Amino acid sequence: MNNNSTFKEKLRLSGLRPTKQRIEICKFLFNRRDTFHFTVGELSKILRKKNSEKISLATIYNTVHSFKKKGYLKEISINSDKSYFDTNTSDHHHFLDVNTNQLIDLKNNEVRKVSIKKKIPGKKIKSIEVLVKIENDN
Amino acid sequence: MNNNSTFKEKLRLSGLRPTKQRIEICKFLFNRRDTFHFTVGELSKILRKKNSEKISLATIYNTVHSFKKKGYLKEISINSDKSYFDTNTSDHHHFLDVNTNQLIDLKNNEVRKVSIKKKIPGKKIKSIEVLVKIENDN
DNA sequence: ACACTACTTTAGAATCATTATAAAGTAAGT
DNA sequence: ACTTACTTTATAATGATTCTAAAGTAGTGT
Repeated sequence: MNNNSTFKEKLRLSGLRPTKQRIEICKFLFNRRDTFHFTVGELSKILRKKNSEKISLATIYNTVHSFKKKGYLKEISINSDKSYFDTNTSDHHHFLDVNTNQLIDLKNNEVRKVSIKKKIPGKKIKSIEVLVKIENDN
Repeated sequence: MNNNSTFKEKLRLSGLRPTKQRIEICKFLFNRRDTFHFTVGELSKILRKKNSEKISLATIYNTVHSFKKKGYLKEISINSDKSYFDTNTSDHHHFLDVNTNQLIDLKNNEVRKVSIKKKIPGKKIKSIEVLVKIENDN
């Protein structure tokens, strides 16, 4: 995803109507080179400052969930009262700095391939997520 | 931890007064061979059925947090609106069955050692948690 | 046993993220 | 333009967790 008309097209192709709210959110989330980690609350605050017209919190929740369902966002499993999302939907892992609560991407080649030796009958592996908690090195 | 007097002693040694609520909770959580995964809400319901005298929800929250702080329980990082705890405090990982929402322990020798190639200056690794999501194998 | 203090338990209120509701707005097709 | 289905929105509802502050209890010293 890159510019307004591309966003419109992408949204339409995904079966999502290209509303101005969705396009605003796309522009903010996907016009960037680096990955971006956020909670819905944070995203809402940032967009409120950035934009003249306010997008309601409910819409941001709806949109983030739609985007996740369509595969444009990934939800990150850390233990928290809030849900974290990631604009990097590729197969990758995370550092979580427990002192600052900051998330940092770990590229796939920075973690040696995790191999699982156990099998559960009738089940297949859907994803493997590695969370590396780091702390100040005193 | 094994029986009542051992629990009392352990609690005292940890700097926690051996109240009857804490001993009840110890008995339920730690008198078992297999690991047990639970949320505070679930634990509360089970104890309410099991025991004659009710333990208040606030106490169960307090106790679970104390036990976690003392290292008798581990909190599991899955993305959920609830917090999951594990009686297995050893270094190990988890399967999460996304169809049933069930957690299954993965022994350490069932996952090939995860090696992290990236370093963050001034930070050290505190823990490495692997969550393997599994689903029905249709 | 008694008294004192610090730690615990408790019910209920408060908080906070998230989801539901239902009314008003808007995109897309006819 | 008209209609329909999808969206947005403010607000209410929900549900897990934490807070509060009053009553209870363990541990210590007398």
